[in-house]
Amino acid sequence: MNKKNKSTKQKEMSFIEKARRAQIVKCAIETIAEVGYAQASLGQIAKRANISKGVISYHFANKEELLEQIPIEYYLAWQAYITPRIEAQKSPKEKLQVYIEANLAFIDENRQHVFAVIETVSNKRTDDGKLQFAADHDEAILLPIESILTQGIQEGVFREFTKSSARVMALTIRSAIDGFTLELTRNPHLDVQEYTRELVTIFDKSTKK
Amino acid sequence: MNKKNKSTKQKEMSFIEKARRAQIVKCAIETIAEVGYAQASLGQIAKRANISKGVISYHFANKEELLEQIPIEYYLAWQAYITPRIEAQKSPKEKLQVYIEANLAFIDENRQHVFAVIETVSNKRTDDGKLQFAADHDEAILLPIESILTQGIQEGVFREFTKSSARVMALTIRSAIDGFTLELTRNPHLDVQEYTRELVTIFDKSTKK
DNA sequence: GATTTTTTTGTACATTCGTACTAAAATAAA
DNA sequence: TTTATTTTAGTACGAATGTACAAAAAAATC
Repeated sequence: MNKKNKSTKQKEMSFIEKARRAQIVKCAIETIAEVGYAQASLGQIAKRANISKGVISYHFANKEELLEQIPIEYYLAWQAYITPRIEAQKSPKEKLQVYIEANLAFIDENRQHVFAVIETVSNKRTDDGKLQFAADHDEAILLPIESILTQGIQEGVFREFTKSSARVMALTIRSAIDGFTLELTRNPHLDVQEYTRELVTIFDKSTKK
Repeated sequence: MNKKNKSTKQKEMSFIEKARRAQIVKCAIETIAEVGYAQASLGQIAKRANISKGVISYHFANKEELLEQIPIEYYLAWQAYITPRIEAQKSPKEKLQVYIEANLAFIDENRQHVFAVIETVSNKRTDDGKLQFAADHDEAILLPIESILTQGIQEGVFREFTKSSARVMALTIRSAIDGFTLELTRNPHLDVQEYTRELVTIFDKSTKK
């Protein structure tokens, strides 16, 4: 089988192969979320899946291709969840509120996957030592916030921002959501509803005129 | 030499030994900041320090003892920098502003060390897979924010908070500062002054009545 | 100046990991 | 049923790493 085709022409993947790959990715997510990026070896992942290490090598070109799936799948699911919910709102204020609510709900419902993404994105590096995903990942995730802010500024419902102060605002909202995720790892019994309510309040107050 | 004494009775450390340890820690910080936690081997660190790998083993019981110094030293320097600046302010509003300003300035002036701390704290795990530093590190760093908030609430200059909504506020302020650090890794030419001004504005608006 | 202690170098070893590879097993095709 | 293909298990190998260790070098002490 041509490994290259696997990542590019997914139509050629059989049902059983997709299932195996999905199972392996799922176990990789669980393993990374539990023991961390550095300790998540192919052996560990195979063990959790009750398969031989060789099976992973058969279905994925290498460890890198496997780990890449984690943020890729997450981002697709995240976008599918968030985008329609924002678009269902008219006013920027409501959009911002829904953005926060939807993100926290999504994170809450996909804890392991989020933890694994954080581990992967913040550790996976290219050969020259630079973080591989950090840049595009964060920019892509920042975009919807920035467009909500832009809309709100234009409509005059948000206070005035310069281009770069709007960016700080967007980064801060994003950081607050990431901070929620980290707090969730430390305190799994967190009251998510209350946290959500308070975040919405904070950023409503900090964006309004 | 009794290695245990090194970490407990520092009085017995000679000048030359303290200098060596400081040099090695400095190189460990540089290495981790540059290539990341996972790639920062003792060999890499020794190479950067132009010493043999064995020297590190001689001055530190093991890799763990070396890596521990990074957050420990950072936290001490952070506290020495931040605390007096906050205490010099009277009102909670000014304290919060100075807290943000001082943190961003300190991070800006100690970029490599901060990056290394983030790498270490978010990767170093105990044998059972749990993050080693995350808990105490974050709690300790959260304390001053929470006490500023408490004071501001009591004095009536901040809006009303429940105990847990005040905690969300504190976590969000902390997350915003961490987010600034991450943005600094991605964009080293960031306008720190402007970022600082905007963060102060955001959290002034979100805490006031 | 001789001796002891401290410090450094360099090597060796055990372990872990990703990957390659072979043979067996399972499944599909004929 | 026989043959071909796909999938799996298990092993082996090279590379990298933390640690231990022995011998040399440097510094301190007498």
